[in-house]
Amino acid sequence: MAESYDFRAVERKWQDRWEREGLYRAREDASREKYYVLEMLPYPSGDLHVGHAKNYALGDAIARTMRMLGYNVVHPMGWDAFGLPAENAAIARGIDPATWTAENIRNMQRQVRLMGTSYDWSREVATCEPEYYRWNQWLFLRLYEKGLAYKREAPVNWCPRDRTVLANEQVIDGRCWRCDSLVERRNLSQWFLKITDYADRLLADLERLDGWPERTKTMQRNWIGRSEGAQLRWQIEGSDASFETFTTRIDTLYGATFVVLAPEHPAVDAIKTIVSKKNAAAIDAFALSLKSKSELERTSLMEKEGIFTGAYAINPLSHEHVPVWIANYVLADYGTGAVQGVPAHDERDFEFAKKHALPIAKVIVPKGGDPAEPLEAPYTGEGRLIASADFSGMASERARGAIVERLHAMGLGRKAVNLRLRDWLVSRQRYWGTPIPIVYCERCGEVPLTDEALPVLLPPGVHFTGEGSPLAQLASFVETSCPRCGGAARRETDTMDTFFESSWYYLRYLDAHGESAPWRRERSDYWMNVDQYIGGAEHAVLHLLYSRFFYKVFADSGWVSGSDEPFERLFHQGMVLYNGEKMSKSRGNVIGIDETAATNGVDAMRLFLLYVTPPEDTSDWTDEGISGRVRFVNRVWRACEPFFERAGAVPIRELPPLETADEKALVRALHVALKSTIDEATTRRFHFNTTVAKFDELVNAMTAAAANMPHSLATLYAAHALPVAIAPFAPHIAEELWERFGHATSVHLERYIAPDERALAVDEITLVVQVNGKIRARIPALPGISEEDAAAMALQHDHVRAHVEGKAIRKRIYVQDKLLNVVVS
RNA sequence: GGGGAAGUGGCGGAAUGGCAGACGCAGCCGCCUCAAAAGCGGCCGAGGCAACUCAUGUGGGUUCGACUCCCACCUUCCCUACCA
Repeated sequence: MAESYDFRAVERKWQDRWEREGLYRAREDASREKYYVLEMLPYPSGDLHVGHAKNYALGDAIARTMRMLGYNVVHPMGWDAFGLPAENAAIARGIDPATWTAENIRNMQRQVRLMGTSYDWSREVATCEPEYYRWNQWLFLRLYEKGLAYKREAPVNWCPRDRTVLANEQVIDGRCWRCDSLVERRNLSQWFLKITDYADRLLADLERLDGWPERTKTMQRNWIGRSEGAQLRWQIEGSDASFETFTTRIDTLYGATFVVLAPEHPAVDAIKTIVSKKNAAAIDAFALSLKSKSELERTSLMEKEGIFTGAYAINPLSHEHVPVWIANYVLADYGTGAVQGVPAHDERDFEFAKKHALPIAKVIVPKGGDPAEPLEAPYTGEGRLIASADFSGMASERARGAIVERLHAMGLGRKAVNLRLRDWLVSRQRYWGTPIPIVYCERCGEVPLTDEALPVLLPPGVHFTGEGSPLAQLASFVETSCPRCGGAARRETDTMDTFFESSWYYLRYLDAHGESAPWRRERSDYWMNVDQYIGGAEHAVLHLLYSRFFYKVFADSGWVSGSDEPFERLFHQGMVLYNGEKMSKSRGNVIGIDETAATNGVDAMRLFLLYVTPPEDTSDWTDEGISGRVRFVNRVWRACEPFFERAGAVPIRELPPLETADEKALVRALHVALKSTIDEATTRRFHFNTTVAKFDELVNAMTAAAANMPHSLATLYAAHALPVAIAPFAPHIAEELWERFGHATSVHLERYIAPDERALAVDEITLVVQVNGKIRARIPALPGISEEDAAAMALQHDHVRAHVEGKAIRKRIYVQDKLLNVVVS
């Protein structure tokens, strides 16, 4: 009696053996073409669910296919191990963050192995290990030397719950990206990385990233937010003080009827000294009312609130005196923190002017019709200028150039480029991160540590109260000596944003245990770039922008050669729902790796995740759906089982004799599946859902063959070839079948079987015959049939004749072996 | 407000200019069985006895031919937003 397939024992057996034999270890080999496939490094949060599994099933299928196609594949894995959850666990439950993190890593690593993934574990890194973060510190010092890391006081985002500052990229809708608290603005002295120096290149080089999704590139473009315009200086009437405005529409300057400053603008202090006590008090009250408001409340207020300061500013060209306002909608840290108000030509200015009864009808760029008519709505388009002194008559475009030129000659303005992108705030007032390698000396001030002093280790024995920066409270850490003068000094107690670590980890994988440098050039020269990067779209402006920035710095420094972009091709996988709902611990509907591996098996899980949708789409995990793949795995076993003793002798690198139609169809189904695997992997479409469907058809054919032609060489051939064909998707059953067929070496060391044109060819085609584009007949024919023969056959067909007879044939369209269209009238 | 993606059977989806609905799930029928499960085989968009007709969100267009390309609209999802 046949034994049934015991997936638990088989999966266990092969995972252990692969591990023992180091089957997936990658080594540099200049004679072979390399392929670097990488999935975004995970945060060790505790447990893997099928959402993670989808990502790894996809990456692993790609890695295994490319390996079997002969590429030297590197497929590493590691842990983004610093970060707040570990520290919050420490506060809540008194567990050492290092212990908590190590336990999670151990568990998740076990689960990743349980998936039967082909990672090279000799390259594993955890970013919280000193051997990793010392290079973080090393890189920080290099950035510091280049002037790309600097400390300055600035208004920053402060999360009151997490008690730390956040980068702009980590504030979502005015809320903390981790805990959802409303973010406050605080003036603090903080460390920044000068990503704005690279804004132009980060923007321009997006054009070259052909292998990136368009939407991701668009998001980066919008995030960088480069706009070209002009900056000009306004003198405040009755004061020495002045301020600058930025505008993209300098052509409408003659239409300015007011100007607006941000309440925090430095010029507001000067204004308070020249206006009445009453006005000054009102300014203070208005500023205070905003200060107590969160960023979200302030920016999502659709009402434009503002007050007149009592002061006037002088339009540098028209010399008109216009009132100076302060308002909530002008942001201190965008542009110059001051704007010109041109109600006739700007939606927002129009709305503000209407609300506060400011003059509106100052049309500079008429839309057409009578410019004297009262304005219903602002005209924001371009046109020919009026009422603009000697610029009148010019088109908007030309006027912008001419006006900037005039202002420049007067020393009051210039062309300017404004960015939305801010420098990257990288310091955090938390413990579980890389200490910043800087000390503060009473005599020398801010002093970087020397390379020999690295790593600055995170001290153990810290007391977590949730109050204040933990490192700052530890005197033994803080008190040190100055590397320059030897005098007393205090250490920087901030740690780095964890995005610092993840901006270069893909390089550390290539030299994971190197002790002389973060990575050696000869390693990166061989392996970089990442050929295929796979991860969620939520990192579009965080990790993916920071990594590009770092890599450009590395390229400029000569630490890597070739391209200055790290990720050749990028793929965003979709998320996984359960019965149409988002999985979450609170809902209690999380499908964990452990439970599904135990009940369904890992091969079935991997197949299902690839099969249910194209990988970029959202997939829905259902119990019925997974049971379909469990059935499939069992059918694969049953289709091969009768041939364990016999199939191993039939060669799989040459076609068997194909005598009957069934034999041809069976072998063809195999080669169609082989071709699909290779096509999806190498065209980088990764729609393995269609590939798995081809395997369904193959196994259907094999099931019939096992019953109807158990002695055919074609049947034995297909059975013997199946484990090789399916190895990238169901690695365990593939390996077990391969062994049962009598092989002593791993199926995963086999070359993939090349699809054979003779096997793919068909003996008979169905010729579709259309008359005027409507299908009138389907005629069986021989492949390669000529147009003349096809037409002759078609016209013999009753249905075709009925539609053609008595009409003139105007045209014939013939698609070889597919279709004939007869056009009549 | 701006940007992006997508709309195909009961469901997930396939077809990217040439036979719409591959493959799976669910459902129905049969075989096997004392019976059930499993397994195996068959049916499975709508209308029609049928030959056939209709059908890929809506309306137009391009084409011999459109799920596929173009334009407009509707709907859904995602991202982003007082950006000067």
